[in-house]
Amino acid sequence: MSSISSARIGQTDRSILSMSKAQDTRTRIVEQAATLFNQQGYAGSSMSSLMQLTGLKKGGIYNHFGSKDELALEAFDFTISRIQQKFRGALIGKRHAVDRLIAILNVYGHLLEDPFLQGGCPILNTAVESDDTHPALREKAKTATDAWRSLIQRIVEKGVIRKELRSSVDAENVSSILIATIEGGVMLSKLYGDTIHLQRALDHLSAYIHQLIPVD
Amino acid sequence: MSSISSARIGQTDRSILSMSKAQDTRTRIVEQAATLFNQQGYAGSSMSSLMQLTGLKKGGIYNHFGSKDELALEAFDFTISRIQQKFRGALIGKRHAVDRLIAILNVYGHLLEDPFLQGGCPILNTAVESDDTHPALREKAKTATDAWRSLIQRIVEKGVIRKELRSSVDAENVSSILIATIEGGVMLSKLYGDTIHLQRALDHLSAYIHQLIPVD
DNA sequence: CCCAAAACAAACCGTTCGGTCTTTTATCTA
DNA sequence: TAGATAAAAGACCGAACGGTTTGTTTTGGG
Repeated sequence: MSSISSARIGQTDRSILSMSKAQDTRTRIVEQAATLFNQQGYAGSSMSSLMQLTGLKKGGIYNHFGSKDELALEAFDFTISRIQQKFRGALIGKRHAVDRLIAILNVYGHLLEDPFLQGGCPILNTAVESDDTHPALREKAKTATDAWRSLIQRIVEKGVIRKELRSSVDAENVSSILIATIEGGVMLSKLYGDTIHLQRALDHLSAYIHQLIPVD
Repeated sequence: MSSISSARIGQTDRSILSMSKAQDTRTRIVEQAATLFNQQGYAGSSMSSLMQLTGLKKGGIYNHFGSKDELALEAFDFTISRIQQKFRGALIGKRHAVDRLIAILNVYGHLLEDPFLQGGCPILNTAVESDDTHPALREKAKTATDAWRSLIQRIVEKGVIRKELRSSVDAENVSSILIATIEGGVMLSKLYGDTIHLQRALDHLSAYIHQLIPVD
Protein backbone atom coordinates (compact mmCIF):
# COMPACT_ATOMS: atom_id res chain seq x y z
CA MET A 1 0.00 0.00 0.00
CA SER A 2 1.42 3.31 1.01
CA SER A 3 5.14 3.54 1.46
CA ILE A 4 4.60 5.67 4.52
CA SER A 5 1.93 3.86 6.51
CA SER A 6 2.13 0.56 8.35
CA ALA A 7 4.11 -2.37 7.03
CA ARG A 8 3.32 -4.87 9.75
CA ILE A 9 -0.05 -5.35 11.39
CA GLY A 10 -0.56 -3.53 14.64
CA GLN A 11 2.92 -2.11 14.51
CA THR A 12 4.09 0.60 12.20
CA ASP A 13 7.53 1.81 11.20
CA ARG A 14 6.60 5.37 12.03
CA SER A 15 8.01 4.92 15.53
CA ILE A 16 11.37 5.43 13.89
CA LEU A 17 10.26 8.81 12.65
CA SER A 18 8.60 9.47 16.01
CA MET A 19 5.36 10.35 14.31
CA SER A 20 1.96 9.49 15.72
CA LYS A 21 -0.60 7.82 13.52
CA ALA A 22 -2.57 11.03 13.49
CA GLN A 23 0.38 13.12 12.39
CA ASP A 24 1.26 10.48 9.88
CA THR A 25 -2.18 10.51 8.30
CA ARG A 26 -2.37 14.27 8.47
CA THR A 27 0.84 14.79 6.55
CA ARG A 28 -0.18 12.10 4.09
CA ILE A 29 -3.36 14.05 3.39
CA VAL A 30 -1.39 17.28 2.99
CA GLU A 31 1.03 15.68 0.58
CA GLN A 32 -1.64 14.14 -1.60
CA ALA A 33 -3.77 17.26 -1.47
CA ALA A 34 -0.75 19.28 -2.56
CA THR A 35 -0.31 17.27 -5.74
CA LEU A 36 -4.04 17.28 -6.40
CA PHE A 37 -4.40 21.04 -6.00
CA ASN A 38 -1.30 21.60 -8.10
CA GLN A 39 -2.70 19.52 -10.93
CA GLN A 40 -6.40 20.33 -10.86
CA GLY A 41 -6.29 23.74 -9.29
CA TYR A 42 -8.13 24.81 -6.16
CA ALA A 43 -11.56 25.29 -7.74
CA GLY A 44 -11.04 22.24 -9.90
CA SER A 45 -10.31 19.95 -6.97
CA SER A 46 -13.18 18.49 -4.99
CA MET A 47 -13.04 16.96 -1.57
CA SER A 48 -14.56 13.88 -3.15
CA SER A 49 -11.62 13.45 -5.49
CA LEU A 50 -9.30 13.93 -2.53
CA MET A 51 -11.22 11.20 -0.71
CA GLN A 52 -10.62 8.93 -3.65
CA LEU A 53 -6.94 9.84 -3.73
CA THR A 54 -6.33 9.36 -0.02
CA GLY A 55 -8.63 6.38 0.39
CA LEU A 56 -10.21 8.19 3.33
CA LYS A 57 -13.83 9.20 3.80
CA LYS A 58 -15.10 12.68 4.46
CA GLY A 59 -14.91 12.32 8.22
CA GLY A 60 -11.37 11.03 8.04
CA ILE A 61 -10.23 14.16 6.29
CA TYR A 62 -12.33 16.68 8.17
CA ASN A 63 -11.09 15.18 11.39
CA HIS A 64 -7.74 16.77 10.59
CA PHE A 65 -8.74 19.95 8.78
CA GLY A 66 -11.47 22.45 9.38
CA SER A 67 -12.16 23.24 5.76
CA LYS A 68 -11.03 22.78 2.19
CA ASP A 69 -9.53 26.24 2.38
CA GLU A 70 -7.46 25.44 5.44
CA LEU A 71 -6.15 22.31 3.77
CA ALA A 72 -5.36 24.15 0.56
CA LEU A 73 -3.30 26.77 2.35
CA GLU A 74 -1.39 24.14 4.31
CA ALA A 75 -0.83 22.08 1.17
CA PHE A 76 0.61 25.12 -0.58
CA ASP A 77 2.95 25.78 2.34
CA PHE A 78 4.06 22.18 2.20
CA THR A 79 4.88 22.35 -1.50
CA ILE A 80 6.73 25.64 -1.15
CA SER A 81 8.84 24.29 1.68
CA ARG A 82 9.81 21.42 -0.58
CA ILE A 83 10.93 23.78 -3.32
CA GLN A 84 12.85 25.98 -0.92
CA GLN A 85 14.58 22.83 0.29
CA LYS A 86 15.67 22.17 -3.28
CA PHE A 87 17.04 25.68 -3.57
CA ARG A 88 19.03 25.31 -0.37
CA GLY A 89 20.43 22.01 -1.57
CA ALA A 90 21.39 23.40 -4.94
CA LEU A 91 23.22 26.35 -3.42
CA ILE A 92 25.36 24.32 -1.03
CA GLY A 93 29.01 24.78 -1.83
CA LYS A 94 28.38 27.39 -4.51
CA ARG A 95 30.01 30.70 -3.59
CA HIS A 96 30.37 32.71 -6.77
CA ALA A 97 27.27 34.74 -7.66
CA VAL A 98 27.22 33.35 -11.20
CA ASP A 99 27.43 29.78 -9.91
CA ARG A 100 24.61 30.45 -7.48
CA LEU A 101 22.35 31.96 -10.13
CA ILE A 102 23.03 29.07 -12.48
CA ALA A 103 22.25 26.68 -9.64
CA ILE A 104 18.82 28.26 -9.34
CA LEU A 105 18.24 27.68 -13.03
CA ASN A 106 19.26 24.06 -12.63
CA VAL A 107 16.66 23.55 -9.92
CA TYR A 108 13.98 24.33 -12.46
CA GLY A 109 15.75 22.33 -15.10
CA HIS A 110 14.82 19.20 -13.17
CA LEU A 111 11.71 20.43 -11.40
CA LEU A 112 9.19 18.87 -13.75
CA GLU A 113 10.74 15.47 -13.14
CA ASP A 114 9.70 15.54 -9.49
CA PRO A 115 6.54 13.44 -9.16
CA PHE A 116 5.39 15.78 -6.41
CA LEU A 117 5.41 18.64 -8.90
CA GLN A 118 3.75 16.78 -11.73
CA GLY A 119 1.29 19.61 -12.15
CA GLY A 120 3.98 22.16 -12.88
CA CYS A 121 5.26 25.03 -10.79
CA PRO A 122 2.90 25.59 -7.85
CA ILE A 123 3.81 29.26 -7.66
CA LEU A 124 2.77 29.79 -11.26
CA ASN A 125 -0.35 27.66 -10.94
CA THR A 126 -1.47 29.25 -7.71
CA ALA A 127 -0.70 32.79 -8.84
CA VAL A 128 -2.60 32.43 -12.09
CA GLU A 129 -5.62 30.83 -10.50
CA SER A 130 -5.88 32.90 -7.37
CA ASP A 131 -5.04 36.41 -8.50
CA ASP A 132 -8.66 37.28 -9.24
CA THR A 133 -10.43 34.73 -7.07
CA HIS A 134 -8.75 33.71 -3.84
CA PRO A 135 -7.10 36.48 -1.77
CA ALA A 136 -5.62 34.18 0.86
CA LEU A 137 -3.99 31.88 -1.68
CA ARG A 138 -2.85 34.87 -3.69
CA GLU A 139 -1.16 36.29 -0.61
CA LYS A 140 0.64 33.00 -0.09
CA ALA A 141 1.74 32.97 -3.72
CA LYS A 142 3.03 36.50 -3.27
CA THR A 143 4.94 35.61 -0.13
CA ALA A 144 6.53 32.61 -1.81
CA THR A 145 7.52 34.72 -4.81
CA ASP A 146 8.87 37.41 -2.51
CA ALA A 147 11.12 34.85 -0.88
CA TRP A 148 12.37 33.73 -4.27
CA ARG A 149 12.96 37.28 -5.43
CA SER A 150 14.83 38.07 -2.21
CA LEU A 151 17.02 35.03 -2.67
CA ILE A 152 18.02 36.13 -6.16
CA GLN A 153 18.42 39.74 -5.16
CA ARG A 154 20.71 38.92 -2.25
CA ILE A 155 22.87 36.82 -4.53
CA VAL A 156 23.10 39.63 -7.07
CA GLU A 157 23.80 42.32 -4.49
CA LYS A 158 26.54 40.27 -2.89
CA GLY A 159 27.92 39.52 -6.35
CA VAL A 160 28.09 43.21 -7.16
CA ILE A 161 29.85 43.99 -3.88
CA ARG A 162 32.35 41.21 -4.49
CA LYS A 163 32.89 42.45 -8.05
CA GLU A 164 31.72 39.13 -9.39
CA LEU A 165 29.01 41.07 -11.23
CA ARG A 166 29.08 44.44 -12.94
CA SER A 167 28.32 47.37 -10.68
CA SER A 168 25.55 48.46 -13.06
CA VAL A 169 23.55 45.29 -12.48
CA ASP A 170 20.21 45.93 -10.82
CA ALA A 171 19.17 43.17 -8.44
CA GLU A 172 15.43 43.73 -8.67
CA ASN A 173 15.62 43.82 -12.43
CA VAL A 174 17.51 40.54 -12.54
CA SER A 175 15.06 38.82 -10.21
CA SER A 176 12.06 39.88 -12.29
CA ILE A 177 13.70 38.68 -15.49
CA LEU A 178 14.86 35.35 -14.12
CA ILE A 179 11.56 34.46 -12.51
CA ALA A 180 9.44 35.64 -15.41
CA THR A 181 11.46 33.72 -17.97
CA ILE A 182 11.61 30.56 -15.89
CA GLU A 183 7.88 30.56 -15.17
CA GLY A 184 7.02 31.29 -18.77
CA GLY A 185 9.26 28.45 -19.84
CA VAL A 186 7.52 26.11 -17.42
CA MET A 187 4.16 27.15 -18.77
CA LEU A 188 5.19 26.45 -22.38
CA SER A 189 6.79 23.12 -21.58
CA LYS A 190 3.77 22.00 -19.58
CA LEU A 191 1.43 23.09 -22.34
CA TYR A 192 3.29 21.21 -25.05
CA GLY A 193 4.49 18.36 -22.87
CA ASP A 194 7.98 19.10 -24.14
CA THR A 195 10.86 20.33 -22.00
CA ILE A 196 12.52 22.03 -24.95
CA HIS A 197 10.84 25.36 -24.28
CA LEU A 198 11.93 25.50 -20.66
CA GLN A 199 15.38 24.42 -21.78
CA ARG A 200 15.57 27.29 -24.28
CA ALA A 201 14.43 29.72 -21.60
CA LEU A 202 17.06 28.46 -19.17
CA ASP A 203 19.83 28.54 -21.80
CA HIS A 204 18.88 32.09 -22.62
CA LEU A 205 19.02 33.04 -18.94
CA SER A 206 22.38 31.34 -18.57
CA ALA A 207 23.74 33.50 -21.38
CA TYR A 208 22.12 36.55 -19.82
CA ILE A 209 23.70 35.83 -16.46
CA HIS A 210 27.14 35.47 -18.02
CA GLN A 211 26.68 38.87 -19.60
CA LEU A 212 26.53 40.31 -16.11
CA ILE A 213 30.14 39.37 -15.41
CA PRO A 214 32.57 42.36 -15.45
CA VAL A 215 34.77 42.56 -18.55
CA ASP A 216 37.89 43.20 -16.45
CA MET B 1 -27.61 49.54 -20.59
CA SER B 2 -25.25 47.66 -22.84
CA SER B 3 -23.30 49.65 -25.36
CA ILE B 4 -23.98 46.99 -27.91
CA SER B 5 -27.66 46.26 -27.58
CA SER B 6 -30.61 48.45 -28.42
CA ALA B 7 -30.51 52.21 -28.02
CA ARG B 8 -34.03 53.06 -29.16
CA ILE B 9 -37.15 51.13 -28.26
CA GLY B 10 -38.40 48.64 -30.81
CA GLN B 11 -35.61 49.53 -33.16
CA THR B 12 -32.03 48.62 -32.65
CA ASP B 13 -28.87 49.92 -34.26
CA ARG B 14 -27.80 46.44 -35.11
CA SER B 15 -29.33 46.79 -38.55
CA ILE B 16 -26.25 48.78 -39.41
CA LEU B 17 -24.09 45.85 -38.48
CA SER B 18 -26.60 43.53 -40.14
CA MET B 19 -26.85 41.46 -37.00
CA SER B 20 -30.03 39.76 -35.93
CA LYS B 21 -31.21 40.05 -32.38
CA ALA B 22 -30.26 36.44 -31.89
CA GLN B 23 -26.74 36.96 -33.13
CA ASP B 24 -26.51 40.10 -31.09
CA THR B 25 -27.45 38.35 -27.86
CA ARG B 26 -25.27 35.42 -28.69
CA THR B 27 -22.14 37.47 -29.19
CA ARG B 28 -22.95 39.49 -26.07
CA ILE B 29 -22.99 36.24 -24.08
CA VAL B 30 -19.73 35.13 -25.65
CA GLU B 31 -18.04 38.42 -24.84
CA GLN B 32 -19.13 38.46 -21.24
CA ALA B 33 -18.37 34.79 -20.80
CA ALA B 34 -14.91 35.41 -22.21
CA THR B 35 -14.04 37.95 -19.52
CA LEU B 36 -15.61 35.80 -16.80
CA PHE B 37 -13.70 32.68 -17.79
CA ASN B 38 -10.51 34.67 -18.11
CA GLN B 39 -10.85 36.04 -14.61
CA GLN B 40 -12.32 33.12 -12.67
CA GLY B 41 -11.07 30.27 -14.78
CA TYR B 42 -13.22 27.59 -16.34
CA ALA B 43 -13.78 25.48 -13.22
CA GLY B 44 -14.12 28.62 -11.14
CA SER B 45 -16.90 30.07 -13.29
CA SER B 46 -20.46 28.90 -12.80
CA MET B 47 -23.33 29.34 -15.18
CA SER B 48 -25.12 31.09 -12.33
CA SER B 49 -22.45 33.78 -12.15
CA LEU B 50 -22.68 34.15 -15.90
CA MET B 51 -26.45 34.59 -15.53
CA GLN B 52 -25.79 37.37 -13.08
CA LEU B 53 -23.28 38.97 -15.41
CA THR B 54 -25.43 38.80 -18.53
CA GLY B 55 -28.72 39.51 -16.82
CA LEU B 56 -30.13 36.49 -18.61
CA LYS B 57 -31.67 33.39 -17.12
CA LYS B 58 -30.45 29.87 -17.64
CA GLY B 59 -32.80 29.26 -20.52
CA GLY B 60 -31.71 32.43 -22.20
CA ILE B 61 -28.13 31.23 -22.28
CA TYR B 62 -28.76 27.58 -23.07
CA ASN B 63 -30.94 28.65 -25.94
CA HIS B 64 -27.74 29.70 -27.68
CA PHE B 65 -25.27 27.16 -26.39
CA GLY B 66 -25.50 23.48 -25.76
CA SER B 67 -23.27 23.36 -22.75
CA LYS B 68 -20.87 25.29 -20.56
CA ASP B 69 -18.08 23.55 -22.41
CA GLU B 70 -19.27 24.66 -25.82
CA LEU B 71 -19.55 28.23 -24.59
CA ALA B 72 -16.11 28.14 -23.01
CA LEU B 73 -14.46 27.00 -26.23
CA GLU B 74 -16.23 29.67 -28.25
CA ALA B 75 -15.38 32.32 -25.68
CA PHE B 76 -11.73 31.37 -25.89
CA ASP B 77 -11.79 31.63 -29.68
CA PHE B 78 -13.36 35.04 -29.38
CA THR B 79 -10.68 36.32 -27.03
CA ILE B 80 -7.88 34.93 -29.15
CA SER B 81 -9.27 36.56 -32.26
CA ARG B 82 -9.24 39.86 -30.41
CA ILE B 83 -5.59 39.45 -29.50
CA GLN B 84 -4.63 38.42 -33.00
CA GLN B 85 -6.39 41.55 -34.21
CA LYS B 86 -4.13 43.58 -31.94
CA PHE B 87 -1.09 41.87 -33.36
CA ARG B 88 -2.16 42.62 -36.92
CA GLY B 89 -2.80 46.24 -36.02
CA ALA B 90 0.53 46.62 -34.30
CA LEU B 91 2.43 45.18 -37.26
CA ILE B 92 0.88 47.45 -39.88
CA GLY B 93 3.52 49.58 -41.53
CA LYS B 94 6.39 47.87 -39.71
CA ARG B 95 8.74 46.21 -42.19
CA HIS B 96 12.04 45.69 -40.41
CA ALA B 97 12.22 42.49 -38.38
CA VAL B 98 13.40 44.33 -35.28
CA ASP B 99 10.54 46.82 -35.54
CA ARG B 100 8.07 44.00 -35.92
CA LEU B 101 9.39 42.08 -32.91
CA ILE B 102 9.33 45.23 -30.79
CA ALA B 103 5.77 45.85 -31.96
CA ILE B 104 4.79 42.47 -30.55
CA LEU B 105 6.31 43.41 -27.22
CA ASN B 106 4.35 46.66 -27.26
CA VAL B 107 1.10 44.78 -27.71
CA TYR B 108 1.69 43.14 -24.35
CA GLY B 109 2.90 46.38 -22.88
CA HIS B 110 -0.66 47.66 -23.07
CA LEU B 111 -2.52 44.38 -22.90
CA LEU B 112 -3.42 44.55 -19.24
CA GLU B 113 -5.09 47.90 -19.82
CA ASP B 114 -7.72 46.31 -22.05
CA PRO B 115 -10.88 45.85 -19.97
CA PHE B 116 -11.61 42.72 -21.98
CA LEU B 117 -8.39 41.21 -20.75
CA GLN B 118 -8.72 42.26 -17.13
CA GLY B 119 -8.02 38.73 -16.01
CA GLY B 120 -4.60 38.66 -17.64
CA CYS B 121 -3.38 36.82 -20.71
CA PRO B 122 -5.98 34.23 -21.73
CA ILE B 123 -3.34 32.01 -23.28
CA LEU B 124 -1.45 31.84 -20.01
CA ASN B 125 -4.58 31.41 -17.92
CA THR B 126 -6.06 28.75 -20.14
CA ALA B 127 -2.81 26.86 -20.57
CA VAL B 128 -2.12 26.73 -16.85
CA GLU B 129 -5.62 25.69 -15.91
CA SER B 130 -6.30 23.21 -18.67
CA ASP B 131 -3.01 21.38 -19.13
CA ASP B 132 -3.93 18.66 -16.65
CA THR B 133 -7.70 18.94 -16.68
CA HIS B 134 -9.38 19.95 -19.92
CA PRO B 135 -8.01 18.42 -23.13
CA ALA B 136 -10.22 20.42 -25.49
CA LEU B 137 -9.29 23.75 -23.95
CA ARG B 138 -5.67 22.71 -23.77
CA GLU B 139 -5.71 21.96 -27.48
CA LYS B 140 -7.11 25.40 -28.17
CA ALA B 141 -4.44 26.98 -25.99
CA LYS B 142 -1.84 25.04 -27.93
CA THR B 143 -3.23 26.14 -31.27
CA ALA B 144 -3.27 29.77 -30.20
CA THR B 145 0.29 29.53 -28.96
CA ASP B 146 1.32 27.80 -32.17
CA ALA B 147 -0.05 30.73 -34.14
CA TRP B 148 1.87 33.16 -31.99
CA ARG B 149 5.08 31.16 -32.29
CA SER B 150 4.65 30.95 -36.06
CA LEU B 151 4.16 34.68 -36.27
CA ILE B 152 7.41 35.33 -34.42
CA GLN B 153 9.29 32.63 -36.30
CA ARG B 154 8.25 33.98 -39.69
CA ILE B 155 9.39 37.44 -38.70
CA VAL B 156 12.75 36.10 -37.54
CA GLU B 157 13.28 33.90 -40.59
CA LYS B 158 12.49 36.74 -42.95
CA GLY B 159 14.76 39.00 -40.91
CA VAL B 160 17.62 36.55 -41.28
CA ILE B 161 17.10 36.28 -45.02
CA ARG B 162 17.02 40.06 -45.37
CA LYS B 163 20.15 40.31 -43.24
CA GLU B 164 18.27 42.38 -40.71
CA LEU B 165 19.15 39.70 -38.15
CA ARG B 166 22.29 37.63 -37.70
CA SER B 167 22.38 34.43 -39.68
CA SER B 168 23.02 32.49 -36.48
CA VAL B 169 19.68 33.46 -34.99
CA ASP B 170 17.38 30.51 -34.46
CA ALA B 171 13.72 31.35 -35.02
CA GLU B 172 12.26 28.66 -32.78
CA ASN B 173 14.63 29.61 -30.01
CA VAL B 174 13.63 33.26 -30.24
CA SER B 175 9.92 32.47 -30.19
CA SER B 176 10.25 30.32 -27.09
CA ILE B 177 12.24 32.99 -25.29
CA LEU B 178 9.95 35.87 -26.23
CA ILE B 179 6.74 34.09 -25.32
CA ALA B 180 8.09 32.60 -22.12
CA THR B 181 9.45 35.91 -20.87
CA ILE B 182 6.33 37.84 -21.80
CA GLU B 183 3.99 35.36 -20.17
CA GLY B 184 6.10 35.15 -17.06
CA GLY B 185 6.13 38.93 -16.86
CA VAL B 186 2.35 39.01 -17.15
CA MET B 187 2.05 36.47 -14.38
CA LEU B 188 4.27 38.48 -12.03
CA SER B 189 2.56 41.78 -12.79
CA LYS B 190 -0.87 40.26 -12.28
CA LEU B 191 0.20 38.65 -9.03
CA TYR B 192 1.60 41.87 -7.58
CA GLY B 193 -0.82 44.23 -9.29
CA ASP B 194 2.21 46.14 -10.53
CA THR B 195 3.19 46.50 -14.17
CA ILE B 196 6.85 46.97 -13.28
CA HIS B 197 7.64 43.27 -13.62
CA LEU B 198 6.17 42.99 -17.08
CA GLN B 199 7.95 46.20 -17.99
CA ARG B 200 11.29 44.78 -16.87
CA ALA B 201 10.63 41.61 -18.85
CA LEU B 202 9.77 43.61 -21.98
CA ASP B 203 12.81 45.89 -21.59
CA HIS B 204 15.00 42.84 -21.24
CA LEU B 205 13.53 41.35 -24.40
CA SER B 206 13.98 44.61 -26.24
CA ALA B 207 17.68 44.52 -25.40
CA TYR B 208 17.82 40.87 -26.38
CA ILE B 209 16.22 41.56 -29.74
CA HIS B 210 18.68 44.35 -30.47
CA GLN B 211 21.50 41.91 -29.81
CA LEU B 212 20.25 39.91 -32.76
CA ILE B 213 21.15 42.69 -35.20
CA PRO B 214 24.27 41.98 -37.28
CA VAL B 215 27.36 43.94 -36.22
CA ASP B 216 28.15 44.97 -39.81
C1' DC C 1 -51.95 43.51 -38.89
C1' DC C 2 -51.31 38.78 -37.99
C1' DC C 3 -49.01 34.78 -36.79
C1' DA C 4 -45.21 31.64 -36.88
C1' DA C 5 -40.77 31.69 -35.06
C1' DA C 6 -37.52 33.18 -32.13
C1' DA C 7 -36.09 34.57 -27.51
C1' DC C 8 -36.75 34.80 -22.86
C1' DA C 9 -38.12 33.49 -17.98
C1' DA C 10 -38.83 30.31 -14.51
C1' DA C 11 -39.69 26.06 -12.38
C1' DC C 12 -37.47 21.91 -12.06
C1' DC C 13 -34.26 17.75 -12.77
C1' DG C 14 -30.64 14.69 -10.75
C1' DT C 15 -26.01 15.30 -9.08
C1' DT C 16 -22.29 17.07 -6.60
C1' DC C 17 -20.62 20.48 -3.65
C1' DG C 18 -18.38 21.55 1.08
C1' DG C 19 -19.39 20.44 5.57
C1' DT C 20 -21.61 18.11 10.06
C1' DC C 21 -22.61 14.57 13.19
C1' DT C 22 -22.95 10.07 15.19
C1' DT C 23 -21.15 5.52 15.44
C1' DT C 24 -17.60 2.26 15.07
C1' DT C 25 -12.87 1.10 15.21
C1' DA C 26 -8.11 1.55 16.21
C1' DT C 27 -4.50 3.46 19.00
C1' DC C 28 -2.01 5.01 22.96
C1' DT C 29 -1.25 5.09 27.92
C1' DA C 30 -1.57 3.82 32.70
C1' DT D 1 -4.25 -5.51 29.36
C1' DA D 2 -8.09 -2.39 30.36
C1' DG D 3 -9.78 1.99 29.90
C1' DA D 4 -9.38 6.38 27.95
C1' DT D 5 -8.77 8.73 23.86
C1' DA D 6 -8.52 9.74 19.30
C1' DA D 7 -9.25 8.57 14.45
C1' DA D 8 -11.82 6.86 10.72
C1' DA D 9 -16.28 5.52 8.68
C1' DG D 10 -20.55 6.57 6.92
C1' DA D 11 -25.01 8.48 6.98
C1' DC D 12 -26.69 12.82 6.27
C1' DC D 13 -27.43 18.00 5.41
C1' DG D 14 -28.75 22.32 2.77
C1' DA D 15 -27.01 24.74 -0.95
C1' DA D 16 -25.30 25.20 -5.38
C1' DC D 17 -23.97 22.86 -9.44
C1' DG D 18 -24.76 22.10 -14.75
C1' DG D 19 -28.41 21.15 -17.52
C1' DT D 20 -33.56 20.42 -19.22
C1' DT D 21 -38.17 21.44 -20.06
C1' DT D 22 -42.15 24.05 -20.31
C1' DG D 23 -44.68 28.11 -20.64
C1' DT D 24 -44.82 33.14 -21.79
C1' DT D 25 -43.36 37.22 -24.25
C1' DT D 26 -41.27 39.56 -28.06
C1' DT D 27 -40.06 40.00 -32.73
C1' DG D 28 -40.04 40.50 -37.66
C1' DG D 29 -41.61 38.95 -42.37
C1' DG D 30 -45.73 38.32 -45.43
